[in-house]
Amino acid sequence: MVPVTSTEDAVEAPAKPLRADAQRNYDKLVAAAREVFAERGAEGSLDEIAKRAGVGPGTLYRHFPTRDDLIDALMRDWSARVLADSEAAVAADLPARETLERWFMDLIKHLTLHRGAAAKLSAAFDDPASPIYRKCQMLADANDLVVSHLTETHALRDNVESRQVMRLVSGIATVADASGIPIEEAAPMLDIVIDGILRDRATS
Amino acid sequence: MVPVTSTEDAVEAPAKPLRADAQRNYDKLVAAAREVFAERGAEGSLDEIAKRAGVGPGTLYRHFPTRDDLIDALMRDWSARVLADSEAAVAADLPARETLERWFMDLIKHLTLHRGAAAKLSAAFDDPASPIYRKCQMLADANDLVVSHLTETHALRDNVESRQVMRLVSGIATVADASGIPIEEAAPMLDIVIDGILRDRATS
DNA sequence: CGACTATACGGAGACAGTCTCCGGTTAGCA
DNA sequence: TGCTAACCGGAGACTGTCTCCGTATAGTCG
Repeated sequence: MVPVTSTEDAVEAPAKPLRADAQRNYDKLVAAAREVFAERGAEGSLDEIAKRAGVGPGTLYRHFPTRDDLIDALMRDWSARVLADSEAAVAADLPARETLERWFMDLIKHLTLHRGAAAKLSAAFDDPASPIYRKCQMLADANDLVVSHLTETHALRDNVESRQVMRLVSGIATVADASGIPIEEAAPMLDIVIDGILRDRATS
Repeated sequence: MVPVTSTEDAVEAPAKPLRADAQRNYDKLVAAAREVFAERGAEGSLDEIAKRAGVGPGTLYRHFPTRDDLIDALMRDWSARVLADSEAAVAADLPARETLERWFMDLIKHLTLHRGAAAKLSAAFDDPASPIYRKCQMLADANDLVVSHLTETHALRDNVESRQVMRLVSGIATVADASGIPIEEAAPMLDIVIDGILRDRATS
Protein backbone atom coordinates (compact mmCIF):
# COMPACT_ATOMS: atom_id res chain seq x y z
CA MET A 1 0.00 0.00 0.00
CA VAL A 2 0.88 3.65 0.03
CA PRO A 3 2.61 3.59 -3.35
CA VAL A 4 4.43 6.86 -2.95
CA THR A 5 5.67 7.82 -6.37
CA SER A 6 9.21 8.74 -5.54
CA THR A 7 9.66 10.98 -8.55
CA GLU A 8 10.65 14.60 -8.36
CA ASP A 9 8.07 15.23 -5.67
CA ALA A 10 10.83 16.18 -3.29
CA VAL A 11 10.05 19.50 -1.75
CA GLU A 12 12.44 22.08 -0.45
CA ALA A 13 11.76 22.77 3.20
CA PRO A 14 9.38 25.65 3.95
CA ALA A 15 10.52 28.62 6.00
CA LYS A 16 10.50 26.86 9.35
CA PRO A 17 12.15 23.44 8.92
CA LEU A 18 9.78 20.67 9.89
CA ARG A 19 10.61 17.83 12.17
CA ALA A 20 11.80 14.82 10.22
CA ASP A 21 8.61 12.81 10.64
CA ALA A 22 6.50 15.82 9.80
CA GLN A 23 8.39 16.42 6.59
CA ARG A 24 8.00 12.75 5.72
CA ASN A 25 4.26 12.91 6.16
CA TYR A 26 4.06 16.18 4.30
CA ASP A 27 5.72 14.63 1.29
CA LYS A 28 3.59 11.50 1.44
CA LEU A 29 0.48 13.65 1.56
CA VAL A 30 1.49 15.71 -1.44
CA ALA A 31 2.26 12.56 -3.41
CA ALA A 32 -1.05 10.97 -2.43
CA ALA A 33 -2.92 14.16 -3.28
CA ARG A 34 -1.32 14.23 -6.69
CA GLU A 35 -2.52 10.68 -7.27
CA VAL A 36 -6.05 11.21 -6.05
CA PHE A 37 -6.58 14.51 -7.82
CA ALA A 38 -5.28 12.95 -11.02
CA GLU A 39 -7.76 10.11 -10.71
CA ARG A 40 -10.78 11.79 -9.24
CA GLY A 41 -10.32 15.45 -10.05
CA ALA A 42 -10.08 18.41 -7.71
CA GLU A 43 -13.05 17.18 -5.65
CA GLY A 44 -11.41 13.92 -4.62
CA SER A 45 -11.89 12.95 -0.99
CA LEU A 46 -9.38 14.41 1.45
CA ASP A 47 -9.80 11.52 3.86
CA GLU A 48 -8.98 9.24 0.96
CA ILE A 49 -5.77 11.16 0.45
CA ALA A 50 -4.89 10.84 4.11
CA LYS A 51 -5.63 7.12 4.03
CA ARG A 52 -3.54 6.63 0.93
CA ALA A 53 -0.67 8.55 2.50
CA GLY A 54 -0.97 6.30 5.53
CA VAL A 55 -1.69 9.11 7.98
CA GLY A 56 -4.72 10.23 9.96
CA PRO A 57 -7.05 12.98 8.81
CA GLY A 58 -5.78 15.18 11.61
CA THR A 59 -2.30 15.13 10.15
CA LEU A 60 -3.61 16.15 6.77
CA TYR A 61 -5.59 19.06 8.13
CA ARG A 62 -2.71 20.28 10.27
CA HIS A 63 -0.44 20.53 7.26
CA PHE A 64 -3.13 21.77 4.90
CA PRO A 65 -5.99 23.59 6.61
CA THR A 66 -7.96 23.85 3.38
CA ARG A 67 -8.21 21.92 0.17
CA ASP A 68 -6.64 24.80 -1.68
CA ASP A 69 -3.58 24.74 0.55
CA LEU A 70 -3.04 21.18 -0.57
CA ILE A 71 -3.56 22.04 -4.21
CA ASP A 72 -1.13 24.88 -3.80
CA ALA A 73 1.46 22.52 -2.37
CA LEU A 74 1.28 20.02 -5.19
CA MET A 75 1.75 22.87 -7.67
CA ARG A 76 5.12 23.78 -6.26
CA ASP A 77 7.13 23.31 -9.45
CA TRP A 78 4.18 24.12 -11.67
CA SER A 79 4.89 27.87 -11.49
CA ALA A 80 8.39 27.41 -12.80
CA ARG A 81 7.17 25.37 -15.73
CA VAL A 82 4.59 27.97 -16.63
CA LEU A 83 7.12 30.74 -16.58
CA ALA A 84 9.59 28.69 -18.59
CA ASP A 85 7.00 28.05 -21.28
CA SER A 86 6.14 31.71 -21.57
CA GLU A 87 9.79 32.64 -21.86
CA ALA A 88 10.29 29.97 -24.48
CA ALA A 89 7.33 31.28 -26.46
CA VAL A 90 8.81 34.75 -26.49
CA ALA A 91 12.35 33.57 -27.21
CA ALA A 92 11.26 31.44 -30.15
CA ASP A 93 10.40 34.69 -31.88
CA LEU A 94 7.91 33.16 -34.25
CA PRO A 95 5.24 35.11 -36.12
CA ALA A 96 2.70 36.54 -33.70
CA ARG A 97 -0.03 34.07 -34.62
CA GLU A 98 2.17 31.06 -34.06
CA THR A 99 3.47 32.49 -30.82
CA LEU A 100 -0.04 32.88 -29.52
CA GLU A 101 -1.17 29.48 -30.72
CA ARG A 102 1.71 27.86 -28.98
CA TRP A 103 1.45 29.85 -25.79
CA PHE A 104 -2.31 29.47 -25.43
CA MET A 105 -2.00 25.74 -25.83
CA ASP A 106 0.63 25.68 -23.12
CA LEU A 107 -1.57 27.81 -20.95
CA ILE A 108 -4.48 25.44 -21.31
CA LYS A 109 -2.26 22.49 -20.60
CA HIS A 110 -1.16 24.08 -17.35
CA LEU A 111 -4.67 25.11 -16.44
CA THR A 112 -5.90 21.55 -16.83
CA LEU A 113 -3.32 20.00 -14.52
CA HIS A 114 -6.11 17.75 -13.36
CA ARG A 115 -9.88 17.73 -13.71
CA GLY A 116 -11.40 20.74 -12.01
CA ALA A 117 -8.12 22.61 -11.78
CA ALA A 118 -9.10 25.21 -14.38
CA ALA A 119 -12.28 26.10 -12.50
CA LYS A 120 -10.36 26.42 -9.24
CA LEU A 121 -7.73 28.65 -10.78
CA SER A 122 -10.33 30.80 -12.50
CA ALA A 123 -12.18 31.27 -9.24
CA ALA A 124 -9.04 32.24 -7.34
CA PHE A 125 -8.10 34.82 -9.90
CA ASP A 126 -9.70 37.73 -8.13
CA ASP A 127 -9.51 36.38 -4.62
CA PRO A 128 -6.31 37.45 -2.87
CA ALA A 129 -7.36 35.46 0.17
CA SER A 130 -7.12 32.19 -1.71
CA PRO A 131 -4.05 30.04 -1.02
CA ILE A 132 -3.59 29.59 -4.75
CA TYR A 133 -3.84 33.28 -5.54
CA ARG A 134 -0.07 33.37 -5.95
CA LYS A 135 -0.28 30.67 -8.58
CA CYS A 136 -2.82 32.71 -10.46
CA GLN A 137 -0.52 35.67 -10.41
CA MET A 138 2.29 33.55 -11.77
CA LEU A 139 0.04 32.57 -14.60
CA ALA A 140 -0.99 36.17 -15.17
CA ASP A 141 2.63 37.30 -15.13
CA ALA A 142 3.65 34.64 -17.60
CA ASN A 143 0.79 35.55 -19.88
CA ASP A 144 1.62 39.21 -19.55
CA LEU A 145 5.16 38.47 -20.63
CA VAL A 146 3.94 37.08 -23.92
CA VAL A 147 1.23 39.65 -24.50
CA SER A 148 3.51 42.56 -23.64
CA HIS A 149 6.16 41.26 -25.97
CA LEU A 150 3.71 41.09 -28.82
CA THR A 151 2.34 44.48 -27.95
CA GLU A 152 5.81 45.97 -28.09
CA THR A 153 6.34 44.55 -31.54
CA HIS A 154 3.02 46.12 -32.55
CA ALA A 155 1.63 42.72 -33.45
CA LEU A 156 -1.44 43.22 -31.29
CA ARG A 157 -4.17 45.79 -31.50
CA ASP A 158 -4.03 48.69 -29.11
CA ASN A 159 -5.67 48.38 -25.74
CA VAL A 160 -5.36 44.63 -25.49
CA GLU A 161 -5.31 43.91 -21.75
CA SER A 162 -3.38 40.80 -20.89
CA ARG A 163 -5.63 40.25 -17.90
CA GLN A 164 -8.68 39.91 -20.11
CA VAL A 165 -6.85 37.61 -22.47
CA MET A 166 -5.90 35.49 -19.51
CA ARG A 167 -9.47 35.27 -18.32
CA LEU A 168 -10.66 34.40 -21.77
CA VAL A 169 -8.27 31.51 -22.13
CA SER A 170 -9.08 30.37 -18.60
CA GLY A 171 -12.69 30.29 -19.62
CA ILE A 172 -11.91 28.15 -22.61
CA ALA A 173 -9.90 25.78 -20.46
CA THR A 174 -12.67 25.62 -17.91
CA VAL A 175 -15.44 24.73 -20.33
CA ALA A 176 -13.23 22.26 -22.18
CA ASP A 177 -12.37 20.60 -18.89
CA ALA A 178 -15.91 20.62 -17.55
CA SER A 179 -17.48 19.23 -20.70
CA GLY A 180 -14.71 16.73 -21.15
CA ILE A 181 -13.90 17.63 -24.72
CA PRO A 182 -10.35 16.93 -25.86
CA ILE A 183 -7.90 19.79 -25.73
CA GLU A 184 -7.48 19.94 -29.52
CA GLU A 185 -11.10 20.93 -29.95
CA ALA A 186 -10.29 24.11 -28.10
CA ALA A 187 -8.20 25.28 -31.04
CA PRO A 188 -11.06 26.93 -32.95
CA MET A 189 -11.95 28.98 -29.91
CA LEU A 190 -8.37 30.00 -29.43
CA ASP A 191 -8.27 31.06 -33.07
CA ILE A 192 -11.19 33.39 -32.52
CA VAL A 193 -9.42 34.98 -29.59
CA ILE A 194 -6.24 35.28 -31.58
CA ASP A 195 -8.09 36.89 -34.45
CA GLY A 196 -9.65 39.21 -31.94
CA ILE A 197 -6.41 40.57 -30.56
CA LEU A 198 -4.10 40.43 -33.56
CA ARG A 199 -3.61 43.74 -35.33
CA ASP A 200 -3.46 42.27 -38.81
CA ARG A 201 -5.25 39.13 -39.70
CA ALA A 202 -6.27 37.53 -42.96
CA THR A 203 -9.83 38.70 -43.65
CA SER A 204 -10.73 35.21 -44.83
CA MET B 1 -43.11 29.02 7.04
CA VAL B 2 -42.93 27.74 3.52
CA PRO B 3 -43.12 31.15 1.87
CA VAL B 4 -44.06 29.91 -1.55
CA THR B 5 -43.60 32.79 -3.93
CA SER B 6 -46.80 32.55 -5.86
CA THR B 7 -45.46 34.36 -8.91
CA GLU B 8 -45.42 32.90 -12.37
CA ASP B 9 -43.99 29.66 -11.03
CA ALA B 10 -47.11 27.88 -12.14
CA VAL B 11 -46.16 24.89 -14.20
CA GLU B 12 -48.11 23.23 -16.94
CA ALA B 13 -48.70 19.58 -16.07
CA PRO B 14 -46.12 17.10 -17.39
CA ALA B 15 -47.14 14.31 -19.76
CA LYS B 16 -48.87 12.17 -17.12
CA PRO B 17 -51.06 14.43 -14.97
CA LEU B 18 -50.00 14.23 -11.36
CA ARG B 19 -52.32 13.68 -8.50
CA ALA B 20 -53.41 16.96 -6.94
CA ASP B 21 -51.21 16.65 -3.84
CA ALA B 22 -48.25 15.57 -5.92
CA GLN B 23 -48.61 18.57 -8.19
CA ARG B 24 -48.87 20.81 -5.17
CA ASN B 25 -45.64 19.46 -3.72
CA TYR B 26 -43.94 19.61 -7.09
CA ASP B 27 -44.72 23.31 -7.35
CA LYS B 28 -43.66 24.01 -3.79
CA LEU B 29 -40.37 22.23 -4.42
CA VAL B 30 -39.64 24.20 -7.56
CA ALA B 31 -40.38 27.44 -5.77
CA ALA B 32 -38.20 26.49 -2.83
CA ALA B 33 -35.40 25.41 -5.14
CA ARG B 34 -35.56 28.73 -6.91
CA GLU B 35 -35.16 30.47 -3.58
CA VAL B 36 -32.33 28.34 -2.29
CA PHE B 37 -30.36 28.33 -5.53
CA ALA B 38 -30.73 32.08 -5.73
CA GLU B 39 -29.35 32.46 -2.21
CA ARG B 40 -26.77 29.73 -2.04
CA GLY B 41 -25.96 28.96 -5.65
CA ALA B 42 -26.28 25.71 -7.54
CA GLU B 43 -24.73 23.73 -4.69
CA GLY B 44 -27.40 24.63 -2.16
CA SER B 45 -28.55 21.78 0.05
CA LEU B 46 -31.33 19.64 -1.36
CA ASP B 47 -32.57 18.69 2.08
CA GLU B 48 -32.82 22.39 2.80
CA ILE B 49 -35.00 22.78 -0.26
CA ALA B 50 -37.23 19.95 0.89
CA LYS B 51 -37.46 21.45 4.35
CA ARG B 52 -38.30 24.86 2.99
CA ALA B 53 -40.96 23.37 0.75
CA GLY B 54 -42.39 21.62 3.80
CA VAL B 55 -41.97 18.11 2.45
CA GLY B 56 -39.71 15.17 3.26
CA PRO B 57 -36.52 14.41 1.38
CA GLY B 58 -38.14 11.33 -0.09
CA THR B 59 -40.71 13.47 -1.84
CA LEU B 60 -38.04 15.65 -3.33
CA TYR B 61 -36.04 12.73 -4.66
CA ARG B 62 -39.09 11.03 -6.10
CA HIS B 63 -39.95 14.08 -8.16
CA PHE B 64 -36.35 14.96 -8.98
CA PRO B 65 -33.97 11.99 -8.92
CA THR B 66 -30.96 14.24 -9.43
CA ARG B 67 -30.02 17.79 -8.72
CA ASP B 68 -30.01 18.52 -12.41
CA ASP B 69 -33.59 17.36 -12.79
CA LEU B 70 -34.55 20.00 -10.29
CA ILE B 71 -32.51 22.66 -12.02
CA ASP B 72 -34.13 21.66 -15.26
CA ALA B 73 -37.58 22.08 -13.73
CA LEU B 74 -36.98 25.57 -12.41
CA MET B 75 -35.77 26.61 -15.85
CA ARG B 76 -39.07 25.82 -17.46
CA ASP B 77 -39.81 29.27 -18.85
CA TRP B 78 -36.14 30.15 -19.16
CA SER B 79 -35.91 28.55 -22.60
CA ALA B 80 -38.67 30.74 -23.95
CA ARG B 81 -36.98 33.88 -22.68
CA VAL B 82 -33.69 32.90 -24.25
CA LEU B 83 -35.29 32.27 -27.59
CA ALA B 84 -37.25 35.49 -27.41
CA ASP B 85 -34.08 37.47 -26.75
CA SER B 86 -32.31 35.93 -29.70
CA GLU B 87 -35.22 36.66 -31.98
CA ALA B 88 -35.35 40.21 -30.71
CA ALA B 89 -31.65 40.64 -31.37
CA VAL B 90 -32.10 39.53 -34.94
CA ALA B 91 -35.26 41.53 -35.48
CA ALA B 92 -33.72 44.74 -34.20
CA ASP B 93 -31.52 44.60 -37.26
CA LEU B 94 -28.78 46.73 -35.77
CA PRO B 95 -25.22 46.85 -37.07
CA ALA B 96 -23.48 43.51 -36.56
CA ARG B 97 -21.33 44.72 -33.69
CA GLU B 98 -24.25 46.08 -31.73
CA THR B 99 -26.27 42.98 -32.40
CA LEU B 100 -23.52 40.82 -30.97
CA GLU B 101 -22.90 43.07 -28.00
CA ARG B 102 -26.52 42.96 -27.11
CA TRP B 103 -26.99 39.26 -27.69
CA PHE B 104 -23.86 38.20 -25.83
CA MET B 105 -24.91 40.23 -22.83
CA ASP B 106 -28.30 38.55 -22.89
CA LEU B 107 -26.61 35.21 -23.20
CA ILE B 108 -24.46 35.84 -20.17
CA LYS B 109 -27.45 37.04 -18.21
CA HIS B 110 -29.25 33.80 -18.94
CA LEU B 111 -26.18 31.70 -18.22
CA THR B 112 -25.83 33.29 -14.79
CA LEU B 113 -29.38 32.59 -13.69
CA HIS B 114 -27.87 31.86 -10.30
CA ARG B 115 -24.38 31.27 -8.98
CA GLY B 116 -22.91 28.11 -10.45
CA ALA B 117 -25.46 27.91 -13.23
CA ALA B 118 -22.97 28.80 -15.96
CA ALA B 119 -20.61 26.02 -14.93
CA LYS B 120 -23.46 23.52 -14.86
CA LEU B 121 -24.69 24.53 -18.29
CA SER B 122 -21.20 24.45 -19.74
CA ALA B 123 -20.64 20.98 -18.38
CA ALA B 124 -23.91 19.66 -19.78
CA PHE B 125 -23.17 21.00 -23.21
CA ASP B 126 -21.69 17.81 -24.57
CA ASP B 127 -23.49 15.39 -22.31
CA PRO B 128 -26.74 14.19 -23.88
CA ALA B 129 -27.42 12.14 -20.76
CA SER B 130 -27.75 15.25 -18.63
CA PRO B 131 -31.28 16.32 -17.71
CA ILE B 132 -30.42 19.87 -18.70
CA TYR B 133 -28.99 18.90 -22.06
CA ARG B 134 -32.18 20.14 -23.69
CA LYS B 135 -31.69 23.54 -22.13
CA CYS B 136 -28.20 23.67 -23.55
CA GLN B 137 -29.56 22.91 -26.96
CA MET B 138 -32.07 25.68 -26.64
CA LEU B 139 -29.25 28.02 -25.87
CA ALA B 140 -27.24 26.71 -28.79
CA ASP B 141 -30.19 27.07 -31.11
CA ALA B 142 -30.84 30.62 -29.99
CA ASN B 143 -27.22 31.51 -30.46
CA ASP B 144 -27.17 29.82 -33.82
CA LEU B 145 -30.12 31.95 -34.87
CA VAL B 146 -28.14 35.11 -34.29
CA VAL B 147 -24.86 33.84 -35.68
CA SER B 148 -26.50 32.39 -38.76
CA HIS B 149 -28.33 35.61 -39.41
CA LEU B 150 -25.10 37.57 -39.28
CA THR B 151 -23.36 34.99 -41.42
CA GLU B 152 -26.03 35.32 -44.07
CA THR B 153 -25.60 39.06 -44.16
CA HIS B 154 -21.86 38.44 -44.59
CA ALA B 155 -21.10 40.35 -41.44
CA LEU B 156 -19.05 37.51 -39.99
CA ARG B 157 -15.91 35.91 -41.27
CA ASP B 158 -16.23 32.61 -43.06
CA ASN B 159 -16.08 29.43 -41.04
CA VAL B 160 -17.39 30.92 -37.84
CA GLU B 161 -19.01 28.01 -36.02
CA SER B 162 -21.81 29.08 -33.74
CA ARG B 163 -21.05 26.18 -31.45
CA GLN B 164 -17.59 27.50 -30.74
CA VAL B 165 -18.91 31.00 -30.20
CA MET B 166 -21.39 29.57 -27.76
CA ARG B 167 -18.69 27.77 -25.82
CA LEU B 168 -16.55 30.85 -25.77
CA VAL B 169 -19.27 33.00 -24.26
CA SER B 170 -20.14 30.23 -21.82
CA GLY B 171 -16.54 30.27 -20.74
CA ILE B 172 -16.65 33.98 -20.15
CA ALA B 173 -19.84 33.63 -18.15
CA THR B 174 -18.36 30.80 -16.12
CA VAL B 175 -15.20 32.62 -15.10
CA ALA B 176 -17.09 35.83 -14.40
CA ASP B 177 -19.50 33.90 -12.21
CA ALA B 178 -16.82 31.87 -10.46
CA SER B 179 -14.58 34.82 -9.69
CA GLY B 180 -17.51 36.98 -8.72
CA ILE B 181 -16.66 39.88 -10.99
CA PRO B 182 -19.59 42.03 -12.08
CA ILE B 183 -21.11 41.29 -15.42
CA GLU B 184 -20.03 44.61 -16.95
CA GLU B 185 -16.40 43.66 -16.59
CA ALA B 186 -17.02 40.88 -19.05
CA ALA B 187 -17.52 43.43 -21.82
CA PRO B 188 -13.82 43.69 -22.81
CA MET B 189 -13.69 39.94 -23.24
CA LEU B 190 -16.80 39.96 -25.32
CA ASP B 191 -15.28 42.68 -27.47
CA ILE B 192 -12.30 40.48 -28.20
CA VAL B 193 -14.58 37.68 -29.29
CA ILE B 194 -16.61 40.05 -31.40
CA ASP B 195 -13.48 41.39 -33.04
CA GLY B 196 -12.46 37.82 -33.64
CA ILE B 197 -15.54 36.84 -35.58
CA LEU B 198 -16.51 40.06 -37.32
CA ARG B 199 -15.48 40.25 -40.94
CA ASP B 200 -14.68 43.95 -40.88
CA ARG B 201 -13.48 45.65 -37.79
CA ALA B 202 -11.72 48.89 -37.11
CA THR B 203 -8.02 48.08 -37.07
CA SER B 204 -7.55 50.38 -34.10
C1' DC C 1 23.12 7.92 27.27
C1' DG C 2 18.92 8.95 29.53
C1' DA C 3 15.46 12.36 30.49
C1' DC C 4 12.75 16.11 29.07
C1' DT C 5 9.72 18.89 26.18
C1' DA C 6 8.09 20.92 22.14
C1' DT C 7 6.27 19.04 18.24
C1' DA C 8 3.64 15.98 15.76
C1' DC C 9 0.53 11.97 15.25
C1' DG C 10 -3.98 9.77 14.48
C1' DG C 11 -8.40 8.21 15.26
C1' DA C 12 -12.86 8.81 17.51
C1' DG C 13 -16.60 11.33 16.65
C1' DA C 14 -19.51 15.64 15.76
C1' DC C 15 -21.56 17.55 11.89
C1' DA C 16 -23.57 18.13 7.23
C1' DG C 17 -25.26 16.58 2.93
C1' DT C 18 -27.03 12.75 -0.14
C1' DC C 19 -30.16 9.31 -1.01
C1' DT C 20 -33.25 5.08 0.08
C1' DC C 21 -36.60 2.26 2.02
C1' DC C 22 -40.98 1.22 3.55
C1' DG C 23 -44.97 1.70 6.88
C1' DG C 24 -48.54 4.92 6.82
C1' DT C 25 -51.67 8.23 4.41
C1' DT C 26 -54.75 10.03 0.96
C1' DA C 27 -56.74 11.38 -3.61
C1' DG C 28 -59.70 9.90 -6.92
C1' DC C 29 -63.02 6.80 -8.31
C1' DA C 30 -66.86 3.40 -8.40
C1' DT D 1 -68.62 4.76 1.58
C1' DG D 2 -65.01 1.86 0.66
C1' DC D 3 -61.16 0.50 -2.20
C1' DT D 4 -56.67 0.90 -4.24
C1' DA D 5 -53.03 2.94 -6.67
C1' DA D 6 -50.39 6.78 -5.93
C1' DC D 7 -48.06 9.38 -2.86
C1' DC D 8 -45.94 11.03 1.53
C1' DG D 9 -42.19 11.62 4.84
C1' DG D 10 -38.87 10.63 8.09
C1' DA D 11 -35.62 7.32 10.09
C1' DG D 12 -31.30 6.10 9.06
C1' DA D 13 -27.32 4.29 6.16
C1' DC D 14 -23.64 6.24 3.93
C1' DT D 15 -19.94 9.48 2.56
C1' DG D 16 -17.10 13.31 3.19
C1' DT D 17 -15.37 17.36 6.18
C1' DC D 18 -13.07 18.86 10.06
C1' DT D 19 -11.72 18.99 15.27
C1' DC D 20 -10.19 17.69 19.64
C1' DC D 21 -7.16 15.68 22.66
C1' DG D 22 -4.67 11.71 24.64
C1' DT D 23 -0.51 9.46 23.02
C1' DA D 24 3.98 9.07 20.82
C1' DT D 25 8.46 10.63 19.47
C1' DA D 26 12.31 13.66 17.41
C1' DG D 27 15.66 16.51 18.82
C1' DT D 28 18.17 18.44 22.56
C1' DC D 29 20.62 19.10 26.73
C1' DG D 30 22.84 17.80 30.99
